[in-house]
Amino acid sequence: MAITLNQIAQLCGVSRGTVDRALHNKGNVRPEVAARIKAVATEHGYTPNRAGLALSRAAHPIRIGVVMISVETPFMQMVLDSARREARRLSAFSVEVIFRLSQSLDPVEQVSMIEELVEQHHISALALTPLDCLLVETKLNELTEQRGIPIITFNTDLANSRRLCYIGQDNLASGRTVAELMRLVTRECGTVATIIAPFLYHSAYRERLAGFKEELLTPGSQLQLQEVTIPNDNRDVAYEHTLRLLRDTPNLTGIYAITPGYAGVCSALVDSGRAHEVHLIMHDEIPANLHEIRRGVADFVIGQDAQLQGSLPLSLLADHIQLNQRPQKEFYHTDIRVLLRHNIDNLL
Amino acid sequence: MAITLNQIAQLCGVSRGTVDRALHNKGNVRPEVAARIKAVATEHGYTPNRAGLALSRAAHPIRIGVVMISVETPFMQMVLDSARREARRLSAFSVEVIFRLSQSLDPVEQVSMIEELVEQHHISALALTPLDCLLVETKLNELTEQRGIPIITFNTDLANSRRLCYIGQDNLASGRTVAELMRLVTRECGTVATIIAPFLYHSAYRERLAGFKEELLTPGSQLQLQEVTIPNDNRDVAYEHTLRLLRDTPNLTGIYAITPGYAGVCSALVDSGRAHEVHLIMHDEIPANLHEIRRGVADFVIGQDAQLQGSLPLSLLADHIQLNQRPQKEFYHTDIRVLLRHNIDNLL
DNA sequence: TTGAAAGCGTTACCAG
DNA sequence: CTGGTAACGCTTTCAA
Repeated sequence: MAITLNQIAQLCGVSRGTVDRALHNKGNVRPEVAARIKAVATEHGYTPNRAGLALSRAAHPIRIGVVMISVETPFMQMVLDSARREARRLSAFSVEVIFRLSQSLDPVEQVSMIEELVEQHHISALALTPLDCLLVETKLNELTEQRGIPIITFNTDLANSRRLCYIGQDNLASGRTVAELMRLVTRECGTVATIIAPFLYHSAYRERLAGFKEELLTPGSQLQLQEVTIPNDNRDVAYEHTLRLLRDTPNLTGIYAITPGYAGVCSALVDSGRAHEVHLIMHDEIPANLHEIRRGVADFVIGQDAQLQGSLPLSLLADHIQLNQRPQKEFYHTDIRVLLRHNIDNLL
Repeated sequence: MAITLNQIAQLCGVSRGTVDRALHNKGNVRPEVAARIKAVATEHGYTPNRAGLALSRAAHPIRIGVVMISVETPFMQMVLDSARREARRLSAFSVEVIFRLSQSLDPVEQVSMIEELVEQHHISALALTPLDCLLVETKLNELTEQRGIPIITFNTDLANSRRLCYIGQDNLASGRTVAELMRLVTRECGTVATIIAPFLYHSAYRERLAGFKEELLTPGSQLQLQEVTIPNDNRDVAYEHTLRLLRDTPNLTGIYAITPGYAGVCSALVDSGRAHEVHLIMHDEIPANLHEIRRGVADFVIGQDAQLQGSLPLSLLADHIQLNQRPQKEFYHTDIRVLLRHNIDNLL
C-alpha cells in the first residue's frame, strides 16, 4: 500500500488536516511547514487513495453532463451503453452522470441542452459529441473560459474549441485505410464510388471522404472515382440511389459506404445480382454489417472502439475533477479496426 | 447513489452487521430475517459499494500472483507494462500483486514459481501464461480443487485445466484471418511459405499455423503451401533460413512469419531485393514490425490487445475475490487487429 | 495557523 | 443469534 495522508502527518508531526491543506494549497499553513509536508509527500510518492477520496465526498457528489447526438443509430447505441455502464461504475465513487440525448442534428437544441445541464443541474464537467458549427463552438469556449468547466469531445471533434481532448477515431486516417483496402480488392481496376449522406454540422463523415480521396487518387492510380451524394440516410433512399449507380456506371468495381443507410446499399447490391462482382467496404461494427461480411456481400467493415468512446470520456473527467489530473494527450485516437470474415466471430 | 447497507438495515429494522451476515450467508441470522433482508436487497438492486469495500479491507490486502513467460519479447513487455499499471491502480483497493517473470519455457520452473507464490506468499488468486504440458495442468487443477484458488490464463490458454477463463487471442481465428489476407495480396497465385520456430509447450503458435493451413487450402485454391520450421527465434537463424527459402522456392509469392525472429525474415527479404515481389504478413504489434509496414516490407501485421491482456486478468480476479463475481465468459477473446499502413499512425 | 472530530460504506470483532 | 464499535483514507467543518 502506498503512503497515506495520516502517515505523512505523523512523519511531519502535524495533523491530517494540515497535510491536506498544504498539499491542496488551501492556505492557512505556515510556509515552512507546507514546504516540508510537500517535500515528504513527493519523496514518498504520495498519491491520494481513490477509495478514500470517493467515499469522503459521498455527501457532495460530482455531476458530469453527457450530450450525445445521433443516438438512434446502432453504433451510437453501443457507445451509449458503454457510457451508462461507466456511469454505474462511477456512481460508487460519488460521481453522478446526467445524460441528454438527441436524434436531431440541430445546433440550437444542442446548445440549449448544454445550458440546461449547466444552469439547472450545475454540472462540473461535460462530455459531448459536438455539432460542427460556430454556435456550439462559442458555447463550449464560454463554458471553459468563464465557468472553468472542463470539456471532452468524443466520437466527433470540434478541433477549434477549447476542449481538454478528443476521444475517437482519426477519420482522415480511416478514410485512407479504406482507400488502401479498396485498391487491394479492386486490383486497381475500374471505377470506385463513394456513397455519402451529407449531414450538415457533422464533420466526421466529411473527413472520411477526404482521407479516402486523398489516398485513392495517388499519382499513377488507374482507378476512377465517382462521388454519390444522397439526401439522407434512409434505407430506401440509399437503395434507390445505389440501384441507379449500379445501372449507370460502366465498369463499377467498388463501393465505399460512408454513412448509415448501409442496409439499402447492401440490398441493392444483392437484388441486382452484382454483390460478388462489386466490392463493398462500409463503416460501423454493428451486427447487421457483420452479417453482410458473413454472407459475402461486404469485403470489409471498418470498426471503432465503441466501448472506449463511451467510457473513457467519463473516467478522464472524473480523474480530472477528483484527482486534478489532466488528460495526458489532446487526441485519444481509437482503433481503426479492419474487420473481415475471420476476425469477427468473437464480436457481438 | 445506489442503496447502502445502512439503508437496508434501517428498512428492515436491524443493524448493519446483521445485513452483512445475511447477504453473505455467514450464518448467525434467523432464517426469516435473512429472507426479508435478501428480498429488500434485491428489490432495491443493492450492490456493495466498491470504495467502501476496498477501504474496509485495507488492513488485510488481497494478494494476487502473476506468472509470465517469454517476458523478454517486446510484445510480452507491453503486456507486462499494462499489468503493472493495473496493479498500481488496484493497490488503492487493497490488492497486492506479486509478479514472477521467466524467460525460459521450462515447466519445472513454472511450477516452482507457482508453488512459491502459494506457499510463501499465500496468494488467493493466480493469473498466468501457462505452458502447455501435463505438469502445469496438474498443478493448476490441484490449486483449484484443493485450495480453491481461482485461476485465469492469459495470452496463451490451457483449455483442459480448470481455470476460470482465458483472456487472449483466438489463435486459430488469427491464423485464418492471415490466410484470408494472404489470398488477397497474392491474388491466389504461386507458393506461400510459413516460417515457424517450434517452441515446445507453446500452443498459441501451433494454433496459428493450424488455422492458416485450414483456411488457405480450401478446395479450389491455386496456392501451394511450403512449411518452414526453424530451430529457434534467433534473428540470424531466421535470416539464413529465409534466404535459403527465397533461393530454393520458385514462384514464391508470400511469407507468413508466425513466431518472433521477424527482423531476420525482413532483412533477408530486403537483402535479396525481393521485398516488393514477395508479400509478407507477420504477427505482433511492436514498433519494429510497424516500421516494416511503413517502409513497405510487410503488407500486414496482426496485432492483439496488449493492454487488455495485461489488465483484465487482474481486474477480473479482484472482482471475483472482493465482490464474489465470477467472470461472465469462459473466453475473453481479444481483438484480431489487422494493421496496415494507414491505421498505425496513432499506435506507439 | 492548527488540531480534533464527524462522516462516507464496508467488514471484522467482541459483547450481549 | 444480534447489535455496537472500530477501522480503512480522505475531506470538511468547527473549535481552539
